Formats: sequence, structure tokens, C-alpha cells
Amino acid sequence: MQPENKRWARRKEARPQEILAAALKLFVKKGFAATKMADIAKAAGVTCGTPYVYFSSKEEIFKAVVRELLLPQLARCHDLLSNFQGSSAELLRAMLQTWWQAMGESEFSAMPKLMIAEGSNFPEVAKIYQEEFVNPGNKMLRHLLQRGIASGEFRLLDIDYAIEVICAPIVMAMLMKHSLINCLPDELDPERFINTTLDLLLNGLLASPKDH
Amino acid sequence: MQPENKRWARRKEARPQEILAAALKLFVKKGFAATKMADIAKAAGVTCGTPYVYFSSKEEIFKAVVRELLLPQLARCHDLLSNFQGSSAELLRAMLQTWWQAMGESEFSAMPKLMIAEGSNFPEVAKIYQEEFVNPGNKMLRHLLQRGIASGEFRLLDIDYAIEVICAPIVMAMLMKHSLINCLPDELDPERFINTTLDLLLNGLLASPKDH
Amino acid sequence: MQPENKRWARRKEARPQEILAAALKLFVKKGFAATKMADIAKAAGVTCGTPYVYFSSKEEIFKAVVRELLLPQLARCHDLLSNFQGSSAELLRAMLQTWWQAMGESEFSAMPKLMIAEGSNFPEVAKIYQEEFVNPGNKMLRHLLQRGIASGEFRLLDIDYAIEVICAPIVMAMLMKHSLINCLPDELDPERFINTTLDLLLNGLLASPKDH
Amino acid sequence: MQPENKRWARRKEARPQEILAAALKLFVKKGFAATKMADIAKAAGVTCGTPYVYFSSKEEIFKAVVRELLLPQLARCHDLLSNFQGSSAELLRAMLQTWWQAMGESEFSAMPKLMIAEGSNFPEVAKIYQEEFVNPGNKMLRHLLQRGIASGEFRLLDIDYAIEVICAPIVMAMLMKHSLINCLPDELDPERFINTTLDLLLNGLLASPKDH
DNA sequence: GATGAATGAGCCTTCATTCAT
DNA sequence: TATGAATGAAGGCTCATTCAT
Repeated sequence: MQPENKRWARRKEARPQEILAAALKLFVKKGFAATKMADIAKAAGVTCGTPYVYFSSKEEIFKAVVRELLLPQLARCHDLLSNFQGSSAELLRAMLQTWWQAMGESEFSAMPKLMIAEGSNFPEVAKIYQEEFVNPGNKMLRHLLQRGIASGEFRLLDIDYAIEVICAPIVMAMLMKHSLINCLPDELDPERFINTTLDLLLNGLLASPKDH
Repeated sequence: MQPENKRWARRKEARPQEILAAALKLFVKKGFAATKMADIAKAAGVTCGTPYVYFSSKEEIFKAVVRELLLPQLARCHDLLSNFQGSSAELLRAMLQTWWQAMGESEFSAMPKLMIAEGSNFPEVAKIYQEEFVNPGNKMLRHLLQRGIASGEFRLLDIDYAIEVICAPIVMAMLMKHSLINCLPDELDPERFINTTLDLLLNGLLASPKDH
Repeated sequence: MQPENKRWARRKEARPQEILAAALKLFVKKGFAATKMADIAKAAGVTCGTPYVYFSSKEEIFKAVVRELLLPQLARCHDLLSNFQGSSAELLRAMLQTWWQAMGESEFSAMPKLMIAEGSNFPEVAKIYQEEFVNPGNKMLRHLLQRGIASGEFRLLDIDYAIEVICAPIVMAMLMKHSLINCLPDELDPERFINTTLDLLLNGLLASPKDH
Repeated sequence: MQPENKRWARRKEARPQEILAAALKLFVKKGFAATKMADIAKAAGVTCGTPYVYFSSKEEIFKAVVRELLLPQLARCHDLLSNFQGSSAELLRAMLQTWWQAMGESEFSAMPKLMIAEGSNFPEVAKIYQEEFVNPGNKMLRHLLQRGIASGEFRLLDIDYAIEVICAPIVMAMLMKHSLINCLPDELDPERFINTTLDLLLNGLLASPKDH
């Protein structure tokens, strides 16, 4: 008595997540405007009317993608880091690694692209992303830097701007995963990438002892 | 007999550039799909049929924007840097500053957003951007790093990945200029931003003398 | 074992009537096309699939509304009038009053609107209405007029057309109850309305004694 | 050089009126909801996008039909009657005849049906119709009755309600022209109809001299 | 070259209807 | 009998593109 006829399968619980997952994939690949509702439906294994059973419009699907799929990832990051013991440099390494694992290596790596591409057309979505994802993330990084500076481990920096310099490589790596644009000569090797990022951020380019 | 009097006889040469400039502004603000041909025309001061006199389709306008408007900027960068005399650190500073002035502070700051957002829908455009803009830019940076390493000024680094780490902050700054997303608490102060970027990239976070 | 406990076992007999009553209310308020099956179901206290247990389509519900709800009203009129004793003028008054009470003051006052609005899209329904409601009603009025003429109480009139002149005010009153259109400066006062109608129809506008 | 190819004919001036005329015909025949934009377009000899060059939505077409096609008819009536010399009974006859000629015998005879059928779904349209057509028409009739009463030609009546009784037959005749519903046994003969209406309204049903 | 009315394919969304439960 | 998730055809509307002027 397996549902031979998949067409009328009733899967009320699973459908919304399947639709959101399909939508995320397509939004990421083609952008919001170029993604057809019919394609989302097909990718989710339903027909074109079904998404409207669960979401009132394409834009609502977009919002739900952010809220339901992306925001939970931040909590994961937060949990992993909140109890960290060790040097600030080690904490930074742990943070970048966790971030990459939680986002960079999952389909959520596509969210930055999506927000950059479509945010200005959907201010509500951009606001959710900014306030519930970017700001909390920045806050975590700010604490980390302040912790390092307070302990004397880190130099005194222009923290506001340093945050961006530190975030930028990992965000760019995510963006490149989802464009045809690539700064790297080959496939991204995450370990090399994070090692190099940390090496540069912690020690800088200069070979000689610093003088300034 | 004055051709000036005939409204449609004037400036046959200037039209394409006006259309491309209008298109760039709108693509940047709203994305490719959300930009209507009629809006491009209006912004260029012509009517909706005129763009088709010069370009065969919306996509061709996109390509032309990249080729006609973006690529020349790279040449500017290249010229400025090719004859540089001085330390590699100073060269890096000059490069970031030139890059920011040529792109970050102009409307071309929007190109990265546009390419990230729409590149996968327009592989031809992405290819042009990759091969004629990104790759040459990376090559310049690679030379800079190799020059610094060869002279002993820079440490031995994983150059391929270091390139991305160095580019990322400035590209991210451009992206943020054109989204509602912002990692910075206030308006970007270019001087502070470039100083912090260079400080971090050259000296690293760590307070203690390096040992390796 | 109490069938009351099973929510879907209760009142198999009452369902169709509840659905038709709900449908009538909604058809009247919004028209046939603008009434959604789901709304009919909800108004009838069932879910969207239930109407299809009893009716094969929305149009069949429409037909049933006419047959089940409207036609019985005519019988009521007929019964009340068939045994009337008195002058023809009194009979006309009784007829208009009965008609208004049976239809004008009930929700059936909406049927004329519905038939005028949707009749041409549903010829079958229009035919039922015409043959089983309008024609019998006209016949009653024709008998009344013939009775009055035969007795010398009424003048000799073009009966076919007089029927319509006599019907028109009361039908219009029903139509106005269900539109945003209103010829009256205030709410309809049924007594004033029927008195004026009868006064005009019986005595005419002219002040002087008739001569013909 | 006649436009052999009708498809690209540019007829900016005529198009809107053609579209409205086509829309009126179809709205009348099928109702607003059942009329497809594509059908309006086809009936107007254009393709489905053209109506949107001139009207922003289907509802705007509806409004324009009322404003552009219906309201001018009222002016026609008004002009014909404003200079009338003669008895009030003759004026009433002239008014009904003019009304029937201007509306009843034209396609505008369909407007009452349309307003009754769709008015409640489009309050804005209903308001225009009520305020700019029904009210002015009623006002004209009120003046006529007051004129007749003041001169002693008409009896003292409940004017508000008499207006409706007088209007009703002619409005009903228009409604019947556009439904499958008919109170008359044969095709409407306008002359017989207006004669009977006037005869009844002026003299009443009763054969005996009035006493009151 | 320039115009802008006209085109028509395509997409989001609705909703009457179906059917597994 | 009743449910309500799922279906899919259809319609309003958009907009890139065309072409007579």
C-alpha cells in the first residue's frame, strides 16, 4: 500500500520544508526574479498550485527561506562559540571554521549571494537578514576582538572596520561558490583557505618585526 | 538645415554611451531582471524603441556595459601601478587606494554586485568579466606579492589564497555600497577602511613579535 | 455508538439545505462568479470538499438554489391568493403585499438580481426560473387583471404590457435591496412603498376625472 | 499604401473608444467577471496587450465605460427635456420616450443590468453611477412631478416613492432586454409598452371616477 | 535615426475540482 | 460521510521586442 501514485500524496508536514529547500536552491542559482514558481513546485515534487497552499506569494517564500533556513544556522554558530575556552587566536580559528562548516559547506552558503543580489528589491527581507543575522554575527566577532585586545593578545585596532576585514574573505568565498566568478585558480580547498586567512589576519604580510 | 533642430538627428555618437550609463545605474540599483528597457530608455532621455537601434537585446546591453564601461577601469589601474617605485607595502597601499578610487568611489563599484547577482544567468557576460577583469586583476596582485616575497619584504605565503584574502575586503565594501546589507555601523569612511585593511593585512592581529 | 460523536456522520439530511442556504446568501452578495466554493463550504460549516458530496458542481448548486429555495416561495404566494374573496383592487393589494412579504422581505429578494446578473451565463438556470417562476407568476397576475376587467372594476388594458408595469416596481425594489444602487433617498419603507405603488397603479397621476 | 497589414495599425485616437465599446458589449452579455481581457481585445480588433496601453486594469475599463459611454447619454436626455413646453403629462410622455430612445434602444440599455449585477463588487463604479447618473435622473423626474402637482395637473403624491414606480417599468424593460428572463410573451414593442405605461401611470387601473 | 503604439509569449496567482485518507 | 491537501487549467497583467510612421 505504498503510495504508488505519488501525485496525490498528502504530506502536510514535510511540504513546506521541501518547498523552501527547492526555492533556496533555485533562488541561489538563478536569482529571485528568474525563478519561476512552477520551477520551485517541480523541484519540490509538487504541482504549481501547491506552494500557494503553504505560502501566499513568491515573496513570502523568500522571507520564509531566510527565517526558516538561514537564521537557525546562526544559532548553531552561537552555541558552538559561546563556551569556548582558549586563546583569542584559537577562538578566531574556531569561529571561522565553524562558520565555514555551518554555512560555507552547506547550501546556506548561498544566502549572502541572494541577499546581495535581491536585498534592495525586498527591503523587508533585507531587514530581517541585517538585523537577525548580520548584526548578531558582527556582535560575536566584536566580542572576540575586544576579548583579545583586553588580554593583550591582539593589537589595538579600529574594531568596526577590522570586523569587516575579517569577515570579508569567508563571505567572498561563499559568494564565489555561487557565481561563475572565481578568484581562485582551482576549486576552493577549505583548509588551505582558512589557514591562509588566519595566517594573514593574525600575522600579516610583513616578514620583519613590526615597526610603526 | 541645422541638424540640431531635428530632435532625432542629434548626437548619434553619444547615444550608445548614454544608454549604457543609464543601464548601468539601473542594473545596479534594481538588478538585471527588474530593470525595464523602458526605464533604461527614459533614464537615457530617449523613448523605448531607441535602445534597439544600438543594441539588439537587453542582454547585449548588459554585455556592452561590462565591455565598454568596466574594462576600461582596469586599464586605469594597470597604468597607475605599472611604473610604481617603492616598497611592496607601499605598492599594496597604492594599489588598494587606486582600486578604490577607480571603482569603489565610482558607479563601477556596482559591477561586483551585478556580476555576482546575474552572472550565472548570463554565462557569456560572466566569462568576459572573469577573463578580462578578474584574472588580469589577480595577476597584478600576484606580481605584487611575488615582488614582495622575492625582496624579503613579505613572508612566504600561499599566494593563490592570499590574493583572495587581500581582495575580499575591498570587494565586500563595494558590494555593501549597493545592498541594504551593511556590516559597518555607519557610512563607510574610505580612509579609515583602507588604513585598517592595510594595517591588518600587513601586520596582523597579534600584538607580540612574530616568530616563525 | 452515538452517531453524534462522529463529526462527519451527523445530519446527512440537513447538509444540502445548509449548503444551498449558504450559497444563496453568497451568490446574492457577490454574484455567482465571485463566490468561491470554499466560502460556501465555510458558510455552511463544512470543509471545501463536502459540497461535492451533494452537488456535482458549482452550477448544480446554482440550479438547486433556484429549484429548492425559490420555487417553493411561489407556491406560498399561490396558496395565499387562490381563495381570495373581495374586489380586484383589494386582491391586487393583497397580492403585492404577499409577494413582498414572501420574497421582498426574505433573502429570496435576491433572486431577481441573481437571475438578471447571471442568467445569460447559465441558460438552464434561466430557463427554470422563467418557466417555473416568472411565467406562473405572470399567469396569476393576468387572471387577476382579467377578473377585474370582466367585472367592470378595471379599465380595458393592454394586459400583456400592463403585467410588466405592475410587476416592475416591486421587482425593482428587490433589486435595489441588493445593489449599491438606490433610487430612494432613504431606506425603503415597505408600507409607504406599496401604498404609493397601489395608489398610482389604481388611480393614476391625473387629478381630473378621467374621460376616454 | 492602405494598411494591408492591420496587425500593426497605429490608431491611437480611435483605440480607446473601440476598446470601451467592445468591453461594454461583453460586460453586458457575460458580466464583468466572465469577460476576459483577451476577449475584449479580440472584439476590439487588437491583441491582448493593447488594452493595457490605454487602461491600467480591467476595473479601470469598467469605470471608463460608465464615464465615457453612459454619462453622456444623460446629458442627451437633459438637453431634450430642458426646453419642453406643454402639459406635464405630455412632458412625462416625452421623457419616457426620450429615455427609451437614448438608452433603451441603444447598447446603453445594458448599463442597468451591469450595475445591478456588478455594482456591489465595484463600489467605486457603483458610486459614479449612482451620483452621476441615477441621482440627476431622479432629480429631473422629481421636477417634472412637482411641476405637475403645482399646476394642479397631477394629484398630490408621495413623490419619493412615485419616482421609483414611474422609473421601474422602463428600467425593467432594459433589464429584460439583456437577460434570458422575460415577462412579456413576445418581443417588446416599444410603442405599445410606453403607451401602456403612460396609460396606467396617468389614469390608473380603475374604471370609475376617483374619489378621495 | 527616432518614435511609441502594438504585439504576444510568459508568469504569478486563483480556485473549482479531485481523491487518498 | 467528511476531510483538506493537492491538482492544473485559466486569466490578469507585464514587458522585451517589433515596426509603421
